[in-house]
This record gives sequence, C-alpha cells and structure tokens, in this order.
Amino acid sequence: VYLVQMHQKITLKKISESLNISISTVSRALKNHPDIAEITKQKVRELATLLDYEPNTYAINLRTNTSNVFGLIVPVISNFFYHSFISAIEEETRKLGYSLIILQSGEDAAIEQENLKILRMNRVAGIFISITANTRYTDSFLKLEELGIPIIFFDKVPDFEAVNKVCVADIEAAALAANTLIKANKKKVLAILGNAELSITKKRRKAFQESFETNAPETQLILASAHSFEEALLQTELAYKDGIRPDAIFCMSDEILTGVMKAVQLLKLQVPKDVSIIAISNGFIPRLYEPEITYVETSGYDLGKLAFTRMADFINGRTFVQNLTLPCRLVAGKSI
Amino acid sequence: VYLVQMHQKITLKKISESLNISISTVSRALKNHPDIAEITKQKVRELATLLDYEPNTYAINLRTNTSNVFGLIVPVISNFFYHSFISAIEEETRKLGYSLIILQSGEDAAIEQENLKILRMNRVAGIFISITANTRYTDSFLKLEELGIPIIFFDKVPDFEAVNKVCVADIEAAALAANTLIKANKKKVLAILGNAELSITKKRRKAFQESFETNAPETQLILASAHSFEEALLQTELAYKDGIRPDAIFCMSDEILTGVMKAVQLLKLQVPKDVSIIAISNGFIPRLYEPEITYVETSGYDLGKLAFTRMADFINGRTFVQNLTLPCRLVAGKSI
DNA sequence: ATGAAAGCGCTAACAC
DNA sequence: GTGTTAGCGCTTTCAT
Repeated sequence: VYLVQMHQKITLKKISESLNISISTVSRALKNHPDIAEITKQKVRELATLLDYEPNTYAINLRTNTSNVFGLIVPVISNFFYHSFISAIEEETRKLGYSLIILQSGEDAAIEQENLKILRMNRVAGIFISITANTRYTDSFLKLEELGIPIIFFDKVPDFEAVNKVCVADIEAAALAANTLIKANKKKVLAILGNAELSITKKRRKAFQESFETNAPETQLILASAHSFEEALLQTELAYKDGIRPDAIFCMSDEILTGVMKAVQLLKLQVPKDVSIIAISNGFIPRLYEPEITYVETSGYDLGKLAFTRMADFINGRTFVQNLTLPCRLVAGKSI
Repeated sequence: VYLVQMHQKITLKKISESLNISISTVSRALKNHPDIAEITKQKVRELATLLDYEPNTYAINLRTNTSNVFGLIVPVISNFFYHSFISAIEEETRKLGYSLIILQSGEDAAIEQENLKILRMNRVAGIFISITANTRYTDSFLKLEELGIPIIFFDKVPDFEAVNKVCVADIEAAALAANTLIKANKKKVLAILGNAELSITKKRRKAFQESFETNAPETQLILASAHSFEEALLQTELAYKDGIRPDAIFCMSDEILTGVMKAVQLLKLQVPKDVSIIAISNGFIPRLYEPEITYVETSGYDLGKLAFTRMADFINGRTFVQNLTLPCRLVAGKSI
C-alpha cells in the first residue's frame, strides 16, 4: 500500500493496483460477494475505508441502466399540502439511499412537459406527479411508461383510469364536512371551491352538494370559486356585500381558508357566533386562528408515505395499476 | 432508414448504423460541430428528431466527469422562507437545463452529513446549503472543496470566514425594525428570537439591542427565545401572565409571528391599540392578519436569485470567496 | 469532412 | 476464489 495523493479520485482500479488483485475481485469484495475469501474482503474493505473510496454513481447507472434518483413534480412547492407530501417522500427516499429531484410546473402544462423530459433524461427510477389544471394525458406519459419508468399520480390526478393514483379521500372528506355542518343545523352555507377544471374540485363539490341534497335538502347552498388567497377573500366579501350572510362557510383548501379568514377579520365577524367555518386542510393553518378552525384533515405527509409505498411495490415488480385512497378524519376546533 | 421498433432506446450507435456513418460523426453533427458537412448534419438531425433521440445523461457525465444537477440542503422544506428560496433556485436551474436535488436535514447535523455524502456521490455541479444549529465546518465540506464542488452557504451560514455566503441583511433588518419601533415611541418592547446558537439570531439580536441602546436607551427591552410556533405562543402568554404587558412585540421570523399572533388572539388584544407588532418576514404571513402586520421584508426568492448568480459566477471560473448581502425594506402594515 | 480507437468507472458472464 | 473480457453510451484525440 503506497500513499495515495490527496484530492485524487479513488476508483476500483486504484485499489486493485495497490493490492495487486483484479478490479472485479475488488468490486465483488466490496459487495460482500460469497465467492470472495474473507481475508481478501478484509484487505479490500480496509483500504477502501482508508482511501475513502466512493463508487461513481454515473458509472453504475450507465452500466446497470438503473438509477437511484426519484423525480417529483408539483404545480408549486409553496403550498402547505405539498410541503408535507414532499417531506414524507424525501424521508423515505433517503432511507432507501436514493435521492429526489424536485421540479415545479408553476401551473403551466408546457413547463410540466419540460420537467417530465428532464426526469426522463435523468432516467429516474420513478416519478411522483401532481398535475396542473391543463395537463392532458399525452405522449410524454406514454413514453415514460414505455421506458418502464413508474409514475404515481397524487392529489391532482388525471381523470384517465388506467394509471396509478394516490389521493386523499376527496369524496369522504367533502361529505364529512357537509354532514358536520348539517348536524350543526346550518341552513345557509357558502362553499368556496378551487379550480373547477380539476378532478379534485369536481369530486369535492359533487360530494358536498349531494350530502346536502340527501340529508338536508332544505339548506341554501351558495357555491363560489376561488383560485387564490385574494379571490377567496373577495368571494367572501362579495357574499356579505350581496347581503347573503351565510351561517357557515366551507373552505375546500388551506389557501381558501386563509382568504376567508382574512375576510372574516375585515368584516369583524365573530366565529362561530356570526358565522361557522369548516375546511379541508393539511392541519397547520387552522391552528393559527382563535378559535381554532374545525377541519377535515387530509394529511400530505401520510399521502406521501402511501405514495412511496406504492412506488416501492411497483419497483418490486407489482406493476399492476392501482388506485389508492387515504382516509380522512374530522379534527374539531371551536369554529362551529 | 428502416423502421425502428418502438420502445427501444435510441443511441448514437443506432443512428449511425441507420445512416451508415460513424458514431463520432453523429455525435459531432448533433453538437453542430463546424467540421461536419451541412448535408450530413441535416440528415442526422432529421433522423434524431424522428426517432426522438435523447442523449444518455449518465454516459455523458461519466465521460466528461461533469453533471447537470445542483444540490440543495435545508433544515426543513416546510418553511415559508425556504420555499421561496427553493423556487428561485429551481427556476434558474431549469433555465440552465440543469436539475435540482433537494434534501432536508431536519435540524440534525448527522443527517446533514449524510445528505452531503449523497450529493457528493451524485457528483453534483454545486451545492446550496443552509446549515443546522449544530453544524461544524468539518471534513465533509473540505472534501467537497477538494473535489472542486462549489458550496454556497445561504441564510443560516457558518461563522467561519473563508466560504461563500449569501445572506439577507440581518443587521440592517433588525436595526430597521428597532428604529421603526423607536420612531413610534415604544417604551416596553418584547423581542422574541429564534435559536440562540445560530449566527442569524446572534446578529439580529445584537443589532436590535444596539439600536435601542444607541437611539433610545430608556426603552425597556425584554428578550425571549422561541424555537417553534408553540414556544412563541407560550412566551407571549408568559409575558402577559407576568404582568409585563409590552407595548410592542418584535418577531424575528414568520414562525415566531404566527405564535405571537395566536397569543394575541387568545389574549384578545387589539392590534395596534393594545400592542404593536413588527416582524422580519418573507412577506406572506403578515398579510393573513387584519390589520396587516408591519414587517421588514427579507425575500427568500430574491436571496435565491442572488445565490444562483454567485453559483453561476463560480462555475464560470470566478472562484474567489465572496460574502453577499441582500438588502431589506420596510413594508408598512397597520400594526404599529 | 469523416472514421477508428481509447477510455470514463463499473458490472457480470464466463473462464480457469 | 480470482481473473479476463466485453460493454453500458458517450466524447475526443489522432489519423486519414
């Protein structure tokens, strides 16, 4: 063993030369291959540790035609729900010794396509994606399938059937919110929903409406749509300017909740005396307010864990299409 | 040109065989090398487009010993400031045709080391990192330097001098907040600060205190420390239970602001009648409240852009150590 | 203007 | 139990 100059990249070749054995023996020793003599393994491992050997990921990937990187695409990172989803994925990813490439599509289907291409070119081991409102199930997805790259759609998923989807229980969540309001005997409910193009919005609206039609058809239901904090604020103010004065407001998401609560503060409404609030939420935002907001929890973190399980399954050969749903639960605040 | 079977990976070799020219010619043609005849380039490009050729990143990286991936490590993704930083980096990264590996250290120095190793093994082109409170400037960083991988520290940076740092103007921000309170004639100020181990906290506390000592030494200053939403809430409640009743509260971060505002709501304090609030913030949280909170803006997004500029510089050969600071500004709400 | 050939660092089938 | 060899897909030097 001669001294190896610092700063130099250590390869299997260098180790093999120092030890006067072949490259393949070194490779096998490091992988703890049963064929290799224990004493050889020892020598190799020692030197590898001493020299601080680190395998060249690119060479391995090229050779084995695999990779240890997952890809993830979301419309925006800056979203309470996606944070926790990403955190979960990132945790699991690291446990597996993989890493994670995160990309944002900015609600732009063209950028989303670009991002898919980046992931394809990086030959990622799998993709997690929450699509934009304008995404169509196009060639890009098919091409990935052809390459054998598994795609798990989550949260905002295509209507298309034959793909892997992992969603929160949208229908149950909206129904649970509706029935909570019904039980509290609310008669005039303002429901503020997100982008009507998204299947997530369609599902939640449908379930919310049907719950009332079935269980409390006499309730007056006012539907509004808001794509942002500002619009949710505006819609709430409008409802009051128009003299509607609902006795409860349903917020489909955290973003909408923040807008509604800003309006509630501006209008100096007392919660729950003047108006009740209920939301579907990831859990952080409702706790910022006093009284705390009652919400149906749909955990991004839990969804991330579920999505990863599906991905791991897929990679281990269970490649059939599956449609998983994460259960939800009511977290009682004092806003009703 | 014969029909190529679908689903098959297209390589330079396949194109060269179809066209009966050598691999190197195809490679050069695709790179628009001046030596290659225009007609050859045309043919090659046409077929490459037709077959939807995509170069194998791993082969390129292995051959050229470069990569088109940046790495980013933060204590937690779920943080308003880091979101916007990451968004900026992610945008620039994509513009360059690079991608971004994002890792969380969860405020754990050991995981941070692991993450650095992952990035090293992925031979990333550069690293952006905001360190944990317990990070020491160790071998890991030196090893990266030796490998020629540039590191840009941002936001939470080591005290150590000879590294690239990009920070918000902590001192100016805290001084600006202090002087705003002094101008408003506040006499009893509760300052809630983050983790005292971090240089960011030290700088902000020092500047805040010194501003008062210099410009309004008669002011009563109460310092408290909070590492989370809950602790900020608790510290504020404590101050009131102890009968301190400050006329202004300074919040060093968004997280602290959310805790303080929860306490304000619980204690049924009127802002700014009963108490004034000022924060150092990324800009989103202060707008959730009514009245909107006055804050000193330190934009994560702008910091990201600045950090990326530094990285691009570095990669283009300007490798000298630099210490950049992002200016801040006061955004007036109605909370003072 | 094009081709041949070497090699980046690694794995794995096949020898012995 | 260890070595030899071929090759993953690409770039690049050197020849022609």
